[in-house]
Amino acid sequence: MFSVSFMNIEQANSAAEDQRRVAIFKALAEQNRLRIIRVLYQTHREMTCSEVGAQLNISKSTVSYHFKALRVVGLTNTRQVAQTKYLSLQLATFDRYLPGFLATL
Amino acid sequence: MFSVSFMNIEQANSAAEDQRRVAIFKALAEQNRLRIIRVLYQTHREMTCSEVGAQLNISKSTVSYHFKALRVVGLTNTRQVAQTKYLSLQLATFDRYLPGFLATL
DNA sequence: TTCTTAGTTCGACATTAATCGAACTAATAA
DNA sequence: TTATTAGTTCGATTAATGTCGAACTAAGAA
Repeated sequence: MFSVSFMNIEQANSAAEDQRRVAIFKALAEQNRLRIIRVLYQTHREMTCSEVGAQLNISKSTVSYHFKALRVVGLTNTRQVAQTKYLSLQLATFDRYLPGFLATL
Repeated sequence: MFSVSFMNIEQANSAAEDQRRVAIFKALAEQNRLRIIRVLYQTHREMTCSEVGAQLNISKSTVSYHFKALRVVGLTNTRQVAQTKYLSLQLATFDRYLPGFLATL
């Protein structure tokens, strides 16, 4: 029966996993954050809030907001040197939830 | 200089492509739509609004809203038989923008 | 024709998200 | 010490999103 197979599938994927997927998609569903991800991937460079703010022409509070959005869902890492924070990609998260995605950028 | 490499990358990815990516992520960044995608993928079956509404326990107007959201960004196909519309995955879109994603479900 | 079934569209409402400036902390430089 | 630089947090505002029920269209059944 259809309802049976549907239930099995729902059970096989925990609600927690699903929430994680939705959170990751939400994080990527925004133009500026997507640009940040692409630059991090294509330049093989870390970035700071100041750099991003200057390039994307958005206020530093907004950049900080986007950096946090990417970090809390595990898409990026933060390395701090004094008061400067360097952002880089957390490749393990991409590999697990979006394998092959970065290469499409 | 950093700004130069950044600009080149921005140019290499058209604004249209980026908007498409954002639209696709937005479509997937919702619990019920993600469930619909998973069921379509794992059952290798088409689905109707009625079926989805019954299984996910949401109103038919909401189901219709989600079906449209998936269709307009090209994640799904619709095959109509009389007044019934059958939804299926448009695999080409996944292959191009999210290769490997479906297999993680 | 009348009734049912499958979806769509239209307000309306509540929730979330993006953005900014201002005020803040903390580290470094002058 | 004072000034500068890098980020964060806090309202506030505006825009977008998810949800529903009600009214609608269109196809088939009785």
